[in-house]
Amino acid sequence: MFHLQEKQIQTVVRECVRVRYNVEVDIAIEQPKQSSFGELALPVAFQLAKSLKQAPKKIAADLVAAIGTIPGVSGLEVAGNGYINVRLDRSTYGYSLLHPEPETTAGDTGKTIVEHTNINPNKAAHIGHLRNAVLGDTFVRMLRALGHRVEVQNYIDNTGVQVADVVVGFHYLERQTPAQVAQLLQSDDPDARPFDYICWDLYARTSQYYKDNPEALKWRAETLHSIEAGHGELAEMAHLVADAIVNAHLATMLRLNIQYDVLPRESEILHLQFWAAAFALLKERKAIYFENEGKNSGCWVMPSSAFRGEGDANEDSKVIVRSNGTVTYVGKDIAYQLWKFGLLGKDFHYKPLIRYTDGHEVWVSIAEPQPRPAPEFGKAARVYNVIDTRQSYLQDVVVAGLRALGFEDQAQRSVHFSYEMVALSPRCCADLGIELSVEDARRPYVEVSGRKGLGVKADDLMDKLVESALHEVASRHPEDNPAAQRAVAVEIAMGALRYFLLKFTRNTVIAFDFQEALSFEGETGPYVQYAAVRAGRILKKLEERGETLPDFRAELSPEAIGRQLENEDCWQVLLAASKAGAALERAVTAGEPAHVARYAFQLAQEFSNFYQRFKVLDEPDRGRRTFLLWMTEFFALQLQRTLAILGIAVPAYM
RNA sequence: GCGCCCGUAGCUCAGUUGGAUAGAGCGGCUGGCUUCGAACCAGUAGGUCGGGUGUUCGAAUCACUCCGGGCGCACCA
Repeated sequence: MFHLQEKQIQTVVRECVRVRYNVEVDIAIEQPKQSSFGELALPVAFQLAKSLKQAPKKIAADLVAAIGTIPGVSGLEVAGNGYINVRLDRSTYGYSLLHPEPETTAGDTGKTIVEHTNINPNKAAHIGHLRNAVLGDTFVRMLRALGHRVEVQNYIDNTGVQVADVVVGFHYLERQTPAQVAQLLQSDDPDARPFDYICWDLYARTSQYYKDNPEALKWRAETLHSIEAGHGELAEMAHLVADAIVNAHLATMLRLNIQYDVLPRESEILHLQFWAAAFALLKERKAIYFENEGKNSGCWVMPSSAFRGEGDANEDSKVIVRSNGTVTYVGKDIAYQLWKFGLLGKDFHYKPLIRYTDGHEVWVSIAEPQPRPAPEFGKAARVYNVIDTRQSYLQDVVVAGLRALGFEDQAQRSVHFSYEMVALSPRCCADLGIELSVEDARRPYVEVSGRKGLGVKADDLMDKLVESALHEVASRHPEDNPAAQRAVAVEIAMGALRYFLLKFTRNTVIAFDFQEALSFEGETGPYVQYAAVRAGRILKKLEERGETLPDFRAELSPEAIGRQLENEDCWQVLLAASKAGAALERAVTAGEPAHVARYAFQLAQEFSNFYQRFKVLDEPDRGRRTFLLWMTEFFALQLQRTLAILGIAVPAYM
């Protein structure tokens, strides 16, 4: 495929430069501005111009003469003021696509852990959480497509302040017993408000209550204490709430086809003394010290020099253990990060939590040994933490912790896979009936706030998308049965949502807008799905006409392929489709799922154009028709592959 | 105050890590359905890449600076 051809050309040119000029240089390969310039462009002459003190144009000309011929390349030409443009031999290239060599899989480089989602289990998920999960899940799919071994973790903070606040709401504000809350969970009433929605409201109410009655904060302290001690009504309620919300989140994410391998929970980090082990290590290696003076007196702190860059005037150390002896979030996160690399000398116990319909099981951490043996979790070679950019500072501290402990390698392989937040556009707030302060109304966007209950719930958005898609499907295919219509609508809706969240690069703030998110036209998931569906339709229609797919390998000779590929439009579609692997590699290197999404869109565009131009099934020339059918099949395969990486389904029809 | 991110067409965004005449989608205007179904295609208008200085063969991209916007900088998570 394309990247193999690229590599071959790089090798030949690098060798030629080495022999001729005695210089080692990385050969950059670009896409020419215009397709008429050829398929690849080498700016190598520019790179060499300075050291050789020669005009780029001359170097390029000399190189072209020196290189001679490269397998699979029909011509090299000097263009502009020193580009070397490469034209591929279309016949050879096309033929190699029809007879692909088996992919060589890279050797096992160890396990990669990707941690994502990580929603506080105290309320329904919102669109910000969706961005996290979709980015994380897509990155996982990208890595797996390249043959990496990946473990997906979703960290559950089931003992934190946020859960405590909902418990406070149930216990003190609503006067509910654990039994009553449990009953709420078992309600069979389909019209009942979902539990995670109830908690969403209650959390906002409790937060407001604190604001109006600051003395109520003692309830929170009391609840946290009870949770930590592990017994009493409040602790019972906390587990009830957290477990139920975790289930709700898993269900929400499953709608988007997002699955996990293991859910490490904060409760086990506490009970299994993970922190104690990490604390001992940090003290022993002098990564933290006991502060005797100043505002942090009585705390164990990490010196600012460990995680601040030079030139950062902020001298504040980071508190790891509070003066009352309790550990901060960062401390626990250091312990967790150590465990991920197998550096803690401790492990969780595990039990299976749920089994997805495809048979895959999610495991959850638990304090006591279990009868059923679990797969091996943790002990990774690389770790990606998918967390929004607002937590960069804390992530830096965690990595600094590893480094201070002497785990330099692991520190380098701890990647904060950061992304910008999803905010609400002013118009979106208006749609939701949210009143903004004069100050907020002037802003380009407004931050989502769980505390204020300000946000778009993930399930609401998905429901809206499904309804909208269903409306379209029903109007286009009124004859089909409702269940099938809905199944297609769901696939379209989820495709639209995933694409919408992926098309922005990671450090772009998404100002969420219903009109854009609900669009099924233009650069959207459904557009891409539509192209895949149309390709499939052609092949299916062929069968309906009583024909079978030709044996392409038997019928298409290199000469025949070369002849057909003289057509520029055909060549461009085939070329674009053959770049799926190259696009994926580039996207993984850049750590940018958006690149895969954009590639899928470009490919779909190429095909839509092709579809309009060539009536494949009506093509009278037999040889040409066979060729067009092959192109259709090849395109369909590559797009399916790419959509699978994006987690987007190809519907049966549209 | 310090640190990080952003500023590209009316709007929302890309821009392969410094390369050729800066690209998409939406919106605007023109055309195209006799079912491989138009959730589509073709065409068109629209740009001082926030401003300035510099680095070099070459800058939207790098450096410095100014302007404008966002987010961090807790004994909260």
